[in-house]
Amino acid sequence: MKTTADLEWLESASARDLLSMACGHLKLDASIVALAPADTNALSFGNTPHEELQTLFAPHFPAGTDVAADLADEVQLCRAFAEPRLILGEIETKIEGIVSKFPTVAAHIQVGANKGDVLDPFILAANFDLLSGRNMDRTIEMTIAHKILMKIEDLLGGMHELVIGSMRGNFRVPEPLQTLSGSKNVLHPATNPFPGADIGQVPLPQTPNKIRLFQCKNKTGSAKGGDGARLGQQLRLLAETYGAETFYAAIVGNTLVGHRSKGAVLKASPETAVLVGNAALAELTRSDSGAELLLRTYRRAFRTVSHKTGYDFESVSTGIVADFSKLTAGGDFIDSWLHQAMGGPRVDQDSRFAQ
DNA sequence: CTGTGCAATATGGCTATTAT
DNA sequence: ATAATAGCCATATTGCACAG
Repeated sequence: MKTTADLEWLESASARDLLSMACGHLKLDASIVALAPADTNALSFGNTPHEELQTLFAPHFPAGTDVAADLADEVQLCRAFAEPRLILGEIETKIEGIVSKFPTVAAHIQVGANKGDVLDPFILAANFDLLSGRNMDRTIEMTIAHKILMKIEDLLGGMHELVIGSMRGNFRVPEPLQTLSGSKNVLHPATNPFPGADIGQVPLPQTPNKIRLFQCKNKTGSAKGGDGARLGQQLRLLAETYGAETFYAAIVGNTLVGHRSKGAVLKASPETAVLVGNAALAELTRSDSGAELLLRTYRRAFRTVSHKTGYDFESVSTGIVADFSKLTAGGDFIDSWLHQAMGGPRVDQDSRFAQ
């Protein structure tokens, strides 16, 4: 299995091998490689905090350049991914996809992709009076920002899965494509082997028969209602079926206090480890610098995509304000939107009239 | 006995992806 | 195109433990 090989390389290679790989990617002189300690392996060198790596490299590059920082980035990236360029490209594509769906005209905030999701005129009114100092431009800017941030929330959940699932030794559990057995929740050896898991890890040399399976959430409050019980049952089934070690991990957060589904998961699956924050990332990334690594990866991608797409929030919101002004034609824009948001032909609004 | 804080459970309002 | 499923956050409600 490829993921096994990725991990084994890291454990058998030396610190200098890893640094050599990073220098190769950045086309830096190979003489730098001697900076890495001779007696350290690639895994622990790659787990060195960014700050420390940068300090190690800095004296050997011209002051005032970013080379030392970039090299530190690259070492951490090579530690995490067998093919960092490939994964960075995938992340950028994903971000670009979301940015391309950011609102650019009024219609994009007035109604969502689902025709039923209309901009709420009552929230608009609250925004106007309570948040925006009765200023229409600010009200609309807030509305746009809210829409965008919701899209970003969604993006990040998916990116954590993509990025962590692509790290050395990890694999992603794809959404089952065909549900022969009727539901995505039902275990099926061929079509849906790991229901309830997002990410898996190949067995470690220390525990050769233990596959490790993770359900990943963004925060501890992400799962709602009956999710916890369902996920717990699924995790327990995975443990029973494969002898798997199971984890219920939330990426963001610093305490289990306030966890909304820990109890339900543990009740259904007492052997599952419930983790949050660095504790979760330590298991998922096998590194103490997991959070730093994620941030490093994302920031690089955000910056690249920002330059590439040139989405300009200021000018978009100016344009959308103009669209609203046109619609309003001098009247009260919230009143005007109220009618737009609620009015329509009876056949569209009353099931008794619908054809 | 009452007030307080916590955890668990629900509800409501969104978007994205896949199956039908 | 629509339904089902899954992901997200904010907030309300309820039961329980504990302090006063």
